[in-house]
Amino acid sequence: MNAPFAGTLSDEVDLGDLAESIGFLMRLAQVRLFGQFFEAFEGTDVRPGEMTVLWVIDINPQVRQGTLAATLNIKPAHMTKLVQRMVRDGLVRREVPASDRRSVHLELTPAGKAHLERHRPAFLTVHCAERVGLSADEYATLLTLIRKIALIKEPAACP
Amino acid sequence: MNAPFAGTLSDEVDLGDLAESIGFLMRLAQVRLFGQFFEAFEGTDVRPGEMTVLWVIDINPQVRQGTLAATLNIKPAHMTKLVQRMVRDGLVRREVPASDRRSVHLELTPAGKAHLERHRPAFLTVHCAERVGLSADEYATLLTLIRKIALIKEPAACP
DNA sequence: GAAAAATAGTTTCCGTGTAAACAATCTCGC
DNA sequence: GCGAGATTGTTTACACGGAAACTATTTTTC
Repeated sequence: MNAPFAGTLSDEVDLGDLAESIGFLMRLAQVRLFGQFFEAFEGTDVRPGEMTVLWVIDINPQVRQGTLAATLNIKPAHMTKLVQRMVRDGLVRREVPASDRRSVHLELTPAGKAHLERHRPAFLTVHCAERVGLSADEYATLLTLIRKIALIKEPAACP
Repeated sequence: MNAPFAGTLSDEVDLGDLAESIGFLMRLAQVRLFGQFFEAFEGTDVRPGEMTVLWVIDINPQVRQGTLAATLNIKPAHMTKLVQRMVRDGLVRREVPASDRRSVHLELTPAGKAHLERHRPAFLTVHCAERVGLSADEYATLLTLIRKIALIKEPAACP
């Protein structure tokens, strides 16, 4: 399957201050976590974005589509496609409330709930501490710090 | 410019254990850092991937294109396009060595060096501690932890 | 030394995500 | 009421990045 592969590149490359750049390291780390995700869910049709959407709809039934998009930092245009596919696959039900016929409320179908439950354990353990190469303490610290960057509102400027 | 905007979504959404998921938080954090980057370089044609490539070629003249791709975790197909554009823009020079006419070595043109120098200060300060909302200590810790995830080789499995 | 295998890059095609323009609905001032 | 403007979601047209197939070269094997 993965016969020759490019592991034979023994050329050394100096990254300089790039190895101090949060932006660069964050991209690399994310590429790696994505790789682990797809490796863990190989063979299934589970995608990271879809799982998070199902997850949040499950906890917040009747959530509005736009609210969901804003919360997960998914653009509305993309959310439309995500939801269309999940509706087509029978995982999600759309409902237009009479109170505001512009909006769309979302909820899981029984199949959607089943899908979520089936993959929940794997979803929670894909990125455990061992797998990313950190100790339990380091993992907890990292979680706290990244959460600050990910969830806090408005930052300052630098001179 | 940013007239109405969607800041009026006062609906609360519960993320549940998603707020404990490194994969999810990492994606959110990266989206935010990207946003800061494009905000800082608004009006210019500077792109994150391009800057890192120029940066590394500058430190490692004559680096092979494939080695560069492997180091930066950019797929060869994409690296081809990146390099083609940078060559078209006069920032990079390609050179096929006689010793191995399959490979391509890269180096910066004077214009490429100038471009890099012009944007280097901004590139280094886009993601400073203040701007991501962390203290200097937190920032240093985060850097160390992310570097482990980003640069270490092979991880273990989880039960 | 010619055939077979490996390696380096490129091209083609596709999936994901975005911005911009659009359609539908609601709200508010009069 | 009713018309201007705001809000919600969709459509369209495009940029970014990747997988697979392809070309050109080098290395290996006999």
